[in-house]
Amino acid sequence: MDRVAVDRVATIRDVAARAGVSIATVSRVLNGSGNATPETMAKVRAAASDLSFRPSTIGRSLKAARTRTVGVLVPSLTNPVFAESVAGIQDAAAEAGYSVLIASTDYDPARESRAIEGLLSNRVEGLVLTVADADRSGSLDTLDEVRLPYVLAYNQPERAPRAHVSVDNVAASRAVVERMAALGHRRIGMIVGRFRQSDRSRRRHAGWLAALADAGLQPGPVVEVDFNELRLAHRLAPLLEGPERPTALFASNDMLALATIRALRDLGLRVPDDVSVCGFDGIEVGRLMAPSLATLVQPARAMGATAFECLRTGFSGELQGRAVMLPFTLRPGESLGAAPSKST
Amino acid sequence: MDRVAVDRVATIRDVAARAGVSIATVSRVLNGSGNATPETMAKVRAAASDLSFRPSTIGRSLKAARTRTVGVLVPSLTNPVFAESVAGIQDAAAEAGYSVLIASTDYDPARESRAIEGLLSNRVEGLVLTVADADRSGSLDTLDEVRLPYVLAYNQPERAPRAHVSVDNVAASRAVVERMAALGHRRIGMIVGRFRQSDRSRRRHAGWLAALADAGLQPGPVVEVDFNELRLAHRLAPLLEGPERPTALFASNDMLALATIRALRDLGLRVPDDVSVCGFDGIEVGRLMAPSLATLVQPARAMGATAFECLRTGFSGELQGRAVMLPFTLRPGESLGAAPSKST
DNA sequence: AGGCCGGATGGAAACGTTTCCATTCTTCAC
DNA sequence: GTGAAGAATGGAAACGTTTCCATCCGGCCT
Repeated sequence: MDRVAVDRVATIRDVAARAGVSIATVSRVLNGSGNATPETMAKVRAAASDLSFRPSTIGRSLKAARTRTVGVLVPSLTNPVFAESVAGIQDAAAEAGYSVLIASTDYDPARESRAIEGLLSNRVEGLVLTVADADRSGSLDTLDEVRLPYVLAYNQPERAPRAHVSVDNVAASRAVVERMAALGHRRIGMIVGRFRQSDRSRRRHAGWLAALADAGLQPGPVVEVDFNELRLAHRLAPLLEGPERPTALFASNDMLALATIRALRDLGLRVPDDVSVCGFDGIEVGRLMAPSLATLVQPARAMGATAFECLRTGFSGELQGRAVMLPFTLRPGESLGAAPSKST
Repeated sequence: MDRVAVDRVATIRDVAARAGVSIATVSRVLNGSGNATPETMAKVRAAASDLSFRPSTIGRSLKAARTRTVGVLVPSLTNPVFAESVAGIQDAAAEAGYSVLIASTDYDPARESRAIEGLLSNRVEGLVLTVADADRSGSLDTLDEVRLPYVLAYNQPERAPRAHVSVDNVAASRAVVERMAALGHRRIGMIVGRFRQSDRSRRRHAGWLAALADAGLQPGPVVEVDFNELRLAHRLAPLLEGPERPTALFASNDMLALATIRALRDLGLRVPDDVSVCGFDGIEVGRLMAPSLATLVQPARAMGATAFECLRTGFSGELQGRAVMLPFTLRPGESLGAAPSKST
């Protein structure tokens, strides 16, 4: 950043000098703490406004040991589901007078811990974050060590008692599978993001398995893919050959669902006539495409806002491990139709 | 945020005490400035690590009058094109050891100025931002007044000499129209975001007009819509009636293009057989949908990264008003095809 | 041997706030 | 008229760093 001769920003001392009072008085007037003569108040306010004085939060933070800043850590900003939850956090934070320091990791553990270090150095008061695996995460261990409040978003730890806001991924997955079964599908496959990189993937897969069992169905094929792998045709081709191919595919998130639909089309299959597809997340663009994407909707914006609110109201300090489950809904869409009648 | 009894974080004084040296020495060792005996260095490092000491950036900032923080202001995080540029900024910033403070405005001027105030109070060293209208913006005036370096992203001011990184919107628009004309389209309409809310809209519209004139074509209908208006059928219906309806529609951004395609389908028209559609931005999901979206691709990630780099290397201080134009490309897609032969 | 140089280290100031405490002044009750 | 209460205000410390300056020391040159 350039260090050109910028006229130094006004400090509280400048205001005090101009108003002819002490800095203590300026502080009191501007913060509305303590009393002051109407004339004094007027003088101070005038001086502050003349100099367009903006109290330095860094001076303030140093004294008060409170930064009014939260950190946000997401795997990726380009996945709409994260972008939207960040938007939710941002809204809630702005509302509450908090600033938001952001970092993204690109699913890279090294970047993740560097980012955490940075946020820690910046003395954020708390963190809203989404990690790969909430049950074993070096970053979360670090946060536990330093006792910094945090709330997970999307993550749903299985064992570790960590505060989080999410949907019930297992139940949500079941809802999808039940819907598919109700539509006559008997061979239901799943496209999942790498299990190692996502506890969500695992839970959603578990729900899929459980619902299939309940319905008396054999699990269809499972394809595990990388999160930024968007060309899936060659991965899907093998399992779509022959008469026994699945009639429905459940993708563990919407980006994968879109990629899946794309791949199916590339392979000459029609959606939903030949194969139905349902996603998970409820990203907005899903409504716009053709066929529109059937998906399990998580309230992403509310997820972010709620997570921030939890942080702010401090539940994560004493109430370690509390969880908030948000409601999900199944959004119908053209990509999910009845099973082809010819197949059995 | 809760104020539970968190064991106070270690300060440089704690480290100094544990290492049996002065705080000056600790600072020097940890920053690699000044000399020190190997033993001293070892002692200090050990103490720092034992206490997991993380220097407070706020103490540091106060002293150094440098925060190593940049602010980012975007209209919306949920528009992928902004999310991606933020990702670019974030990457470049992390690389350079900068933190990123984020704010979004939802196209609301009041929120915008509040956000700017907040960033100013946080003493960001500079700002990367996208505003509604770069030629008249209260927020930018404020920044000019306080002489805070900033670089606009996406904005392309027409008169005001403000530093910015963008594509040549007019030329880009022309490229789209020329392509449409080459495909035989003669009646080309445009769907634009509110002119008041976007200088991009205006420039792209201008390019469209100019290219049509050059091609000897009459301008088709123009529909101005709100940015978060995603149900467009009722807006588009009027201009699609009769034999004189446009055979191609150019949307001033990809979200609008998707909404347009959706609306056309809802109105019973096929894309591209009846009407072709081309967007502007190059968002990633466009490749995944069916039909895949033809669009004018801006290098969003590079836009963000470049803007940050400009800021960092300080060009915006002395070189007020410098502009960087990034290259654009036309990404073909199934949504843009040849004009229907029956129409003339 | 004495003076000097330079390396290692510590003391203290400064950055911009908030806030405790002390001081001055007004006002009111007796 | 005196004392006390309370309002208005200022002085100064504290927060966690960095960095200037001073001090101390050993060793080298002459």
